[in-house]
Amino acid sequence: MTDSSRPTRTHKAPEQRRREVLEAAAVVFAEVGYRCAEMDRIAERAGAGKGTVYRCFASKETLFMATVEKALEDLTCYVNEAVDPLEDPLEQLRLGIHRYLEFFECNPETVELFIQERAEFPKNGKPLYFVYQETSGGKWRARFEKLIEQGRMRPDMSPALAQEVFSDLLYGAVFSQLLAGDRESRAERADEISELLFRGILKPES
Amino acid sequence: MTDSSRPTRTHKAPEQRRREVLEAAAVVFAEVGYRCAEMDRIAERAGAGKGTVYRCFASKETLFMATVEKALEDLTCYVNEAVDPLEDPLEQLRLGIHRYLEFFECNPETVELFIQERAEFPKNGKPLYFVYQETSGGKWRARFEKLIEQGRMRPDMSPALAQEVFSDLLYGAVFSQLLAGDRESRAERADEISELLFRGILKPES
DNA sequence: ATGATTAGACGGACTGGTCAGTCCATCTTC
DNA sequence: GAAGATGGACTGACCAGTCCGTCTAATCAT
Repeated sequence: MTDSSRPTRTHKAPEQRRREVLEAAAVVFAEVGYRCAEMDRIAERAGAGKGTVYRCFASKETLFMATVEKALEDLTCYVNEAVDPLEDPLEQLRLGIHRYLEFFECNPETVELFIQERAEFPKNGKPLYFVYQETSGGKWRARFEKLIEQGRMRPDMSPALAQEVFSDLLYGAVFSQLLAGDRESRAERADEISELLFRGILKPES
Repeated sequence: MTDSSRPTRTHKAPEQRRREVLEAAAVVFAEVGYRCAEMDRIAERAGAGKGTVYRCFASKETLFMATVEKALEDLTCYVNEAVDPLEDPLEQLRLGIHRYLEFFECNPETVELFIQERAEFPKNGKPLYFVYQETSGGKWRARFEKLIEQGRMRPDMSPALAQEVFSDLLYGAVFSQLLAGDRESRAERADEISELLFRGILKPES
């Protein structure tokens, strides 16, 4: 028996173990997808045994959902911490778009997790992404309404529809960018995208 | 042995068999996802034995990709047959949006197939949806360029970006509608969505 | 028209490999 | 020395793909 054959065991604080496993899981799930992600591999990457992983998370599914939830918290936080302090709703929209696109460009593996969630658990009801979206939906809706009150937005335009179009576009953009693979950065063109949504593609009526 | 225990065997034309298997596969794949779709179940639904299924398609993956390709052909056809005859590029855009949304509303299982494709075969390179999109991309780009030539579209707006925004939005809308589950029909509001993209949400500059 | 013959279509029992989750001997830490 | 954390060998379920005995139907001989 050489030293190398004796793995070093260490007792760690439960929260730290949990964090390490979660981190390893996020990487492996994003890399090879839910099905092909072997618990052995996650354990190995986390520097732990399989038994340890199962003491932190009851099942593969539980572990996976925890990684998705973590990613959503990070996203929400990244957008809100920049947007909430602003006053002007139009600027909030513009920056919100920018931040959202930027987040996914910095964390492309997050998109992978969202795809995996829906693909593997269609029976779980609404994917967590949409649960979170619903939570913050009201706040965004209010911003559109404020624009109308201020007389800056066309009153014939429904705030609800506008909000949906904005969020659909962002969702689609993020997926397209990752999946189509060969497109240029959307985040860098966030302002042009905002401009399109604010003013449209056509010349103002003559 | 009663009659019911003796399954009726019939020799069918290879193309018909293929079609029947493909149809059964589309249903089962969309219903339970790629992984959980058992070849036995697809065979049963197609009214055939597993051996027969494997004579039509070399592997589960081959069969699955064939169902995705079929769905994409149907989509492309549904949009183009309505749009191509039109002359006015703006009307082409408007109707294209409508048709696209309508197709997915009538065939929601198609979305499921696209999700599954990407989730299960991230290593296959670009998902077929984006391969198809690239094929028809040029045609749409040309329509935006024509709008500029005609002096109807803002010349500072890049046709390439406009095209991407349109397709990202549609992609996102279709996914959101299916996955969020509780939203009203997007297809019915296609004209409002077009209006938003054409004119923007803001009042024309005073 | 009718029966004999046979290529090859057909179905489904079976096999082999793959992992999620369990379990316990071992090691750490107090 | 005891409590309980740890890791990894092991088990049982699952299912894609194979393989072969059975059955269909087309062809041909009469």
